[in-house]
Amino acid sequence: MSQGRAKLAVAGKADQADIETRLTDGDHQALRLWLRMLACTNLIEGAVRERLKGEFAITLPRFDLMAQLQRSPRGLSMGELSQRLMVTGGNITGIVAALEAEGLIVREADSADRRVNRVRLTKTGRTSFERMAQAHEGWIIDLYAGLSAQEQARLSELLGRLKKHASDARS
Amino acid sequence: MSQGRAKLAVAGKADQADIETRLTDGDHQALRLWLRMLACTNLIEGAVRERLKGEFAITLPRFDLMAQLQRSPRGLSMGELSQRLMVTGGNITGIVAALEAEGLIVREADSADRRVNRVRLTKTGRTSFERMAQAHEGWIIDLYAGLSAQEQARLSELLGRLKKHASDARS
DNA sequence: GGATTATATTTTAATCTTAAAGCAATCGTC
DNA sequence: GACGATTGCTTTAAGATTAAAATATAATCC
Repeated sequence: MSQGRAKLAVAGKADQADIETRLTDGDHQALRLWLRMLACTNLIEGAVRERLKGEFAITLPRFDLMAQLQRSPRGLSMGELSQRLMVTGGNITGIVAALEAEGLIVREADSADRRVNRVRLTKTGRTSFERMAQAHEGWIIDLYAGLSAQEQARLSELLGRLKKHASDARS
Repeated sequence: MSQGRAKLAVAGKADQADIETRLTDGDHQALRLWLRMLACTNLIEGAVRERLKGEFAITLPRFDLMAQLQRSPRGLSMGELSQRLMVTGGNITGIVAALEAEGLIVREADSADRRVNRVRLTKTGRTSFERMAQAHEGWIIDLYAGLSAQEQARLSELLGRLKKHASDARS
């Protein structure tokens, strides 16, 4: 992966000095890879966040939560949302409260287990989400368009293996 | 990657229902890939954050900032830190303040431009960081050990191209 | 030189995030 | 049924993050 860290004083205009460009030759391959992966994810996530806010006045966490609900028309409990969004429970409490206040979701007690709060999209929420999701998918497709379908598949496969291993290694 | 979303009620014990398992067949390849990438990054980031906190009582953002400083012994301005960590300036202000309060870094006015705050590690900070960095690199190597060196190189290359394209696409 | 513009940083308000502690309801076992 | 453990959720405190406004300094342009 071409280290080519040009020393030229000019350095063009962009001068994109991100986390990655600061790596030392001594750094291990895995560390370099990790920093690149992080930079990549942050870049895409930032773009998505920015556009969601600009075009739909919604935050990424709220969008993500709505996405989970749309995929489960029967509704989800707070705990299921926590698992699927991979965040802690306390976090879900706040996001659900915000979305409920906006009328995009409703929260109702489970009849069988009174500890459980079941959450689902309102009609407004579903309509609203569908519009956003379409735009969102377009952005992602564009952002990934630098890789062919085959390369995307390869990337997905490598990440799948990485995820599996790291998940196991996390004890 | 086998969509195999088993409908069995048993589902084993782990039941690891993360963001990825909820994908619908209709979702586009790029969207699936993005969610997998995000899950992967969050997984590793979470592991690192947890261990930094557990073993060294430091947060990931503070560690990252110190890492940048170590790579620039001459010090960095707030703006340079902002660029390299890919976060907004206001954020840097807070993290620098915290690290300064802990005596790990110092902030001094630039003699040539009084707007500029130049930040660098203290001796304590450098010593402390070196110890943490060593452990950190070990964790990363372990977390990525599921992929061979060759696969890591391939992954890095694909991510590099993705990063390049997405970076351009972000306008 | 003085006005304007640009740059570097901080502040502010809003949101998100986590870990840990607390509360409420249920389950398991006797 | 009653006790203890577990589960589901919320609250709290600390920190991170952003965008936007504010502040201070520097550079540019007549």
